[in-house]
Amino acid sequence: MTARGAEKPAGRRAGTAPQQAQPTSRREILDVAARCLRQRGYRATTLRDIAAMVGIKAGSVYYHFASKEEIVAAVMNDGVDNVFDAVTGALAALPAGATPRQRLEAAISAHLNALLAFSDYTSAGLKAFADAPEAVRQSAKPHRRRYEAVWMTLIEELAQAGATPPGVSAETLQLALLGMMNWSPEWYRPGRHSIERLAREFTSLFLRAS
Amino acid sequence: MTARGAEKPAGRRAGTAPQQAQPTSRREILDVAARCLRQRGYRATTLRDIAAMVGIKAGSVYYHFASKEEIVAAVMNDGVDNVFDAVTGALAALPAGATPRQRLEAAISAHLNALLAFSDYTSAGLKAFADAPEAVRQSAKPHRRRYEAVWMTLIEELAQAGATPPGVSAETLQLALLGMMNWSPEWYRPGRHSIERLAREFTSLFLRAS
DNA sequence: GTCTATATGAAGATAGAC
DNA sequence: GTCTATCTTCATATAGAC
Repeated sequence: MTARGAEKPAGRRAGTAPQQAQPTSRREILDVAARCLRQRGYRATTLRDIAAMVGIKAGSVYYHFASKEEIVAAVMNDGVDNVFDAVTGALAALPAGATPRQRLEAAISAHLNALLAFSDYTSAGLKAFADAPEAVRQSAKPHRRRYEAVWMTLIEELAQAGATPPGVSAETLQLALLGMMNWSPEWYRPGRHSIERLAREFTSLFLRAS
Repeated sequence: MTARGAEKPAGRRAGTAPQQAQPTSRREILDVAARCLRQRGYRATTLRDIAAMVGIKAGSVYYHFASKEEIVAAVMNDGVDNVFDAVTGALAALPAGATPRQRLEAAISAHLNALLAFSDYTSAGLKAFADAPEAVRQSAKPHRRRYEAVWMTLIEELAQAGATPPGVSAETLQLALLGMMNWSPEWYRPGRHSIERLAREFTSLFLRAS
């Protein structure tokens, strides 16, 4: 899995020079598309916009991709794989004897960071999914299922350790937790909220007093 | 505040008769627009679609409304006022000595019912808000603030009664709770989930063992 | 690889007849 | 109140020159 993220394309254009000479890469187009999709959603993101931001004309995009749907599907799927890597990586990096609280907080923190700070791809995928054509949504399904399984496994592990609140099913726990996090782009403001603090507080909600 | 909801327009067209004779009302157009906006979002909802579903031609819509934005703003604002009425009504209907759990569960239940079952307006407003033009979003602000204040008040009341989990600020509590609920249209399926059960389980997450 | 030019099809909105 | 007809704009996508 290669690098995917919110980083700007390599500094090909020196300073403010508006013209370019180097050829455009697929990744460069995807980076710009992810940023657009995140900000504006599926319908409001146009190939003209993307092309202009990359420094080429709209027609030239079709040298790299067969359709808008192909671009959106690539962004969405990279986005899900992105959080998947972030969350599984964070869990794997914990010491063997980590507490339920440490594991849940690490996973929540990784998810929030991908969504709110690191990856235009991840937030673009969330925002564009509902409006994307059926074919795009279908192609995203396996990626999403794989990611959801990570959370289901984690929650069941916590439940078996007796760490989750009583009277709430694992399924509801998962839906509530992901919903709480996935809605956060609607209200999160970088200067106003601290991701680490949010992760800590969100974690408290899903563990019985510990 | 007049009736607003997901009810189909009055049975003007007998049975399956495709044609109509009676004049179209503003409310009828808004009902159809709300349904469209809920299903397809702002950009994918066209005046042509709305007109066709109401039984008139696209141009005729402009007899009733000055623009698409005016329609969307009306739907969104009615939608917020809708949940506001539902939640404040549910709280007011409780007996004086209701417990924190009863009050929170009543509010959550009212919100979920508006969002998932009763009101196309409410869910349309949530779905279309992010993509709507700035002018529409601005007009929604006072309605949204008034509604959010209801939750802030309720949560602070619960916090003072010592019913909320320790170590989580009232602001985070509110953002987490509304996010959890507002994301539910993404996964809720009428046959598969029970709104009353969800309300009960969601409530448990936000109250310390009681 | 990128360009220009263009085909094709909507969309929102308006004018004026009925 | 609703229609038809149309203006204008902007979208995805294609063809072929450079």
